[in-house]
Amino acid sequence: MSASLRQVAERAGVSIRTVSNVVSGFALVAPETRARVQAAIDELQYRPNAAARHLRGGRSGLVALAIPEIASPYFGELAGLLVDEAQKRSWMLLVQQTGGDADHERRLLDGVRGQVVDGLVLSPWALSPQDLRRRPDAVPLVLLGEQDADGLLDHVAVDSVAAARDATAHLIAQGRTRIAAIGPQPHLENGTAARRVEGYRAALAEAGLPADPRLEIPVERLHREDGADAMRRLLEAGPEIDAVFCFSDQLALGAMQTALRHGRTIPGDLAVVGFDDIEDGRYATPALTTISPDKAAIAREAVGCLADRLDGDPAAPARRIVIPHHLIVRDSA
Amino acid sequence: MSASLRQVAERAGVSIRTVSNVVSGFALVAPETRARVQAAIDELQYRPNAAARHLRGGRSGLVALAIPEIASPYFGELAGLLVDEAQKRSWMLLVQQTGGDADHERRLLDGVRGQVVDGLVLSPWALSPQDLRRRPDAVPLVLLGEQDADGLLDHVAVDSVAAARDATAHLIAQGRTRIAAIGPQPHLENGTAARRVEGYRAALAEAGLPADPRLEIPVERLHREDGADAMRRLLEAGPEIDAVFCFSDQLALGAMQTALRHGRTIPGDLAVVGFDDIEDGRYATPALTTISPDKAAIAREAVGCLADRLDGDPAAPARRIVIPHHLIVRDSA
DNA sequence: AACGTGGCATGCCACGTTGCAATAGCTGCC
DNA sequence: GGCAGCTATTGCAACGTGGCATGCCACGTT
Repeated sequence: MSASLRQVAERAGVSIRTVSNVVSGFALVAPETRARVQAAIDELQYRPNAAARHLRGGRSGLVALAIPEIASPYFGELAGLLVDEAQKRSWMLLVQQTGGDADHERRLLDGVRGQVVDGLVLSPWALSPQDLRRRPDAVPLVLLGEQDADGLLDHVAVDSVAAARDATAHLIAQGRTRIAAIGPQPHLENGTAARRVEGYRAALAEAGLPADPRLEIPVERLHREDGADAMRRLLEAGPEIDAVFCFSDQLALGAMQTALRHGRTIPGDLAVVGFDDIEDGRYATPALTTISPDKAAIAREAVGCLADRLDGDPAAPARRIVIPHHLIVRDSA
Repeated sequence: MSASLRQVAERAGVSIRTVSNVVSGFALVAPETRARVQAAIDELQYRPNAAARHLRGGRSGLVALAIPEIASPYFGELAGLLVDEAQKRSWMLLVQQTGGDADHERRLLDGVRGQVVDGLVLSPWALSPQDLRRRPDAVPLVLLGEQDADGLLDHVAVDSVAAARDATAHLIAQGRTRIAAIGPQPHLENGTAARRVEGYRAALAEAGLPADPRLEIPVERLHREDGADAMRRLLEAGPEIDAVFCFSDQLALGAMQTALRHGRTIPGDLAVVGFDDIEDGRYATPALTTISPDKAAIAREAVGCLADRLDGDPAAPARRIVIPHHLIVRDSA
């Protein structure tokens, strides 16, 4: 067991309170006393006890990140940025995986086990807007992704409609006319996929291209495997295509592999655009053209939101923070 | 603020202690009392206070994972498995990034800030064996990767010498004779890269092939970028090669992109084998042949080690756990 | 009737910290 | 000389929980 304030106090011949004052940097401590206390602290290798501070002060110094899965490159990259951003504010990051399970997400909303954390960054997957709204007052919460909870919960996200429109418009500008979309998720309440469909259709409409439902390929999840599978279905079903917009880079990478194996050339026969700008895409062959959300900004704003609620007004009106994005043109389209 | 034992006790008309007994599942509580207490718990939505339990019991229910960077696919996949494994034992996982910085790693060794965690899983990068040995008694620690701290600290790792030999031997079996190695890190104390060099050379020697120092390409880090850069140097320096063994899949993916851009075909002109079996490699084009460490086993054993020290003998002799690996042959070699 | 036993419930304390209020010592000023 | 005003230090209480010891009661045994 590590040394406590009491032991340091005995060693330095002062009261516990004075040691506490030295540790917390309180000004009214005589330089000579401070030095003596500091010496005792160093000798005993005193370190403040986090549990006691947490109990006394109500702050644990922990923030939870709840995402479907950390192994996903997009979430991995985001988690890295969040860890750094949290560290800037002397927080540590706890990772929770929901596996995209609604019950699991609901439980997290109700409060990470025993209020261990000071705040929660949640990337919901399966939760409905009602679920999000019906929430007991617990720790501050920030949602990642666009959610239909405006006015009630803070959230941080790119404008998916605009981003999807940009991606599709780029394909159109390259002269593509038979553009598929891989990634709709009609089985989920989560609105992100729906918004990307909306942007995709809007771009087609703006260019006067017809919307063909056979070109909208739904997926169960957003893994490479799902992208590969979707491309297989698309190629086997037979509608002619010359481009595909995938709702995530992982879907795009899976789709590209399948297309290449089926003998299509990229971008010759088929142009591909992804979404997320994960590092994989940058080093894929061909390198993946993609929508790049400003992930550092997402991390910064999400942590900033929590900080504002913790240090500022916890009941301030909910904010909807829109993160900039831009199209990165590489080899695939 | 959430309800406390005291409030539940008042509500149920019993003592705090009795509520505590109900919560902790202590047997000697009359069924009728238990029911009344349970009702009060439900009404008040009582949840045990983690801070108080931590202070009282000395256990936080948290385990830290300290790795160079979570955004790295290998560590991302591993972190996901560790989160799950920790959850099985009702632990939550805290992620710390060292950025491969020796000072940062040292500080973590000295104890994650204020003993917030019950255990630490550390994947050292820059620490020397001396650093690892000189460590005050703190929370239980498990090292990932082969470290020269045998007998003093638990560690969990694949047999890198054997794995590198397997990879190289596979290339030789394919008829390759000019086999480069991308990944040595002579500037680091960390012994993993050195062991992979050793296995690589051993396989060459066993096949009677000469070891050519010009074919061993050192890298600063293990990113795709470093692999791409290494391949560039290799191709520009001119030694003839027909295969390359990369010490990580990320290096391999970067190297493959560069080789393809330089007009080499894979596996025709150049066979490539990686190490780690990250999902990227599976969906790369060509799909990457690689050494696959049993990551689930790493996670299981690492968490198991911590559990054994926490629930068993903290002073038991250090264990060296060797994780199985196998070669997965795909398209690249 | 006294005693022992076992089931059930309770009170006290300590874990290490910090907010609050109070105290002790000192200086300077009328 | 006394008092205000300041600096430096201290004691007490409380955060919510669980270990320990003990109290209380009913019932069965001697």
